[in-house]
Order: sequence, then structure tokens, then C-alpha cells
Amino acid sequence: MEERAANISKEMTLLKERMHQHQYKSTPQRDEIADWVFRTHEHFTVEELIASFREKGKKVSQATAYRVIQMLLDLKLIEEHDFGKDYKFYEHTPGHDHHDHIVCMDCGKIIEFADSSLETLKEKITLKNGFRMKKHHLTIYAECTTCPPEKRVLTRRET
Amino acid sequence: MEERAANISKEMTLLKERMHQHQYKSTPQRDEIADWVFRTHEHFTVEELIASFREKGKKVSQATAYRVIQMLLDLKLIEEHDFGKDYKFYEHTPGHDHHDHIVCMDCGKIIEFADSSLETLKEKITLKNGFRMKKHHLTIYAECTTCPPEKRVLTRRET
DNA sequence: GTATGTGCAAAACGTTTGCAAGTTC
DNA sequence: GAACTTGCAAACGTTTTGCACATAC
Repeated sequence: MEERAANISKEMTLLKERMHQHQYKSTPQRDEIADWVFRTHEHFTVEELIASFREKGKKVSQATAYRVIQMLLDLKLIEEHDFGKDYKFYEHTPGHDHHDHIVCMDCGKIIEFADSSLETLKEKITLKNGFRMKKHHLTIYAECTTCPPEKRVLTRRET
Repeated sequence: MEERAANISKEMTLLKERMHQHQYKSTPQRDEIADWVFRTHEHFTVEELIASFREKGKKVSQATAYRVIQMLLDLKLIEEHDFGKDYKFYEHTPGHDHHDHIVCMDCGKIIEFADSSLETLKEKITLKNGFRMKKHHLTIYAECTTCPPEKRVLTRRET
């Protein structure tokens, strides 16, 4: 929607680098899907990705969509989330540090937060239990006290 | 396996009360599945539940197993977890306070922990963001520093 | 006796895969 | 041109459902 060409370029450059490192060939489908992913500042599902292309009149086969998502996961350019729905949510990682999520049980709104004391505590607890932490997902299911004055159902970040 | 009749009775009594409150009829299938669930002190899948009955020579149809699990969720006697596998894990709640999980990425071991400062912090963060917390799942994916000297793959609690 | 629960087999769901044709390097 | 990627349709594994029969209250 908005003009953010410079920013996208940086992410696309990163994509190219990592694809090359991991010996993935460059194809129009991969580029277009990755570009959409980097431009999308909400948590999205593969179904939404496919629908978005269909609306624009572009064709992406389901198989390719899922395969490119797998590639982006492998390249650590996106993260996968399970918010208790029957499908998975994804979000791109370049330019975004670790954060956790609050999911509104009424309107489905997803908000992100980062808290350093929380991260310290997670690390401490993991070590105390004899583990080395690799990744961690905290999801808080809640009700927004102001729900539903706003219609935005997927809200990711302010940018 | 062990004798814990007194304990089970208490949980089965709770089951009967809640089934009555919610107008669920009492059936042998429901009782037997609930009994198994209360006796199972690991995180289990529906597939494991069915297999366990099959091994004992008892028959539980898949449809009934899934339906009873839905009932137990409705009665808030079990909790559902997604640990990144393609099937869901369940655990019974009576007698167990809220806790979070550490999943070993090497051996699959699942351990539980409870930390009051963590709970306080979650609550504080949720409020600060304008939400009322309903439920919350923190899962830490890690490697056990002592993995794998022990063979236990599913370890839930010490009882 | 009526509403509800069960079991079977079939459907549904999101996701993955085999394969022939097309593309990249 | 050898290896990889695509698209289709079919397969997948888990979970749900339609329906006829059985059971609970």
C-alpha cells in the first residue's frame, strides 16, 4: 500500500543472499511471495497470502505458496505461530526483534509486546531447570478492555 | 498402574457434578475415558488415548474419543496444548495449578514449571496493554543439558 | 418415550507430495 | 543439460460429521 521501497529492498537483498547461501534458485514466484510477505505487516496465514494474490489477478499455486513459506522458514526470514486456530500464522522477522503476543478472544486482534524483564526471567527459569533455551513463545489470550471500538482485526506494529 | 483410588474418586466426583450441571448424560464411554485421563500423568494425544484402550482390549471409537475430549474441555477438566506437532496434547487440570512448559527439542521431554514472578509479570504486561488476561501459554523450546541420559520422553510431575 | 450418545464410514480441514512439464544456472 | 522448481491433482494425517442404531433419564 505505502511506499517503502528502500525498506523492501533491504529485505529482498537479505533474501537473495540467504537463498544463494542455501542454494535455492531464484524464481519469479519466490520473489513475488517473499515481497508480499515483507510488505505485509500483519500476522498472516497461507490462505490469506493466496487469496491476496488471487484478488490482484496473479496466480500462485497452493503448493508453491506452502513451499515458499517453508523456504522462508528455513532461511529464518519468517516465524510460525500457533494461536489456537486450526491454521498457522506467519510474520516476517527482518527489522523486528523478539516479542510475544496478546490475542483478543473477542475480536481476534493480535498485538505484540516486548519486555526485557520477561526475557531475563524466561532465561533464568530455563537454566534453573537444566535446559538451554532455543526459542520461546508466550501467548496471552485476553479481552481488550476497549473491545470493539476499533475494527482492525489484525494489528501488528505501528510502522 | 498405581493405586490412587481416593484421588481418582475426587476427580470423578467433579466430573459427575459438572456433567450434571451441563446436562451431559452419563455413559460408560465417558466414564472410562475420563478415568483414563485422570489417571494419566503425562501430556497425551487422542491417538495415544485410543491406542491405550486398544492395548487393554477395550474398544473406544475414534469419534467418541474426540467427542469426550471436547466435553472435558468444555467442563474445564482438561487443557489443550500445541507444542508445534501436528496433533494436540492434553492434560487434566484437577489438582494441578497453572504452569508453563519446557519442551526439549532433542528428546521431546516435556517438563512443567511454575513461577510466581513470571505470573505477576504476565498480568502486569497484559494490563499495561489494555487487556484482561484470560489464559496464557508460555512454551520454551530448549535442549536439556543432560540429554539424553534418561529415557523418559514424557515427564509431567513427580506424583 | 424423547432426547442424547455411540459407532461406523465418509467427509472435511489445512498441508504435503508424486509426477510431468517448465525454468534456472 | 543437469538439477531444481512449478502446478496440478491426488494423498495425507488429524479431527469432525451424517446417519442409523442404541442408551440414558
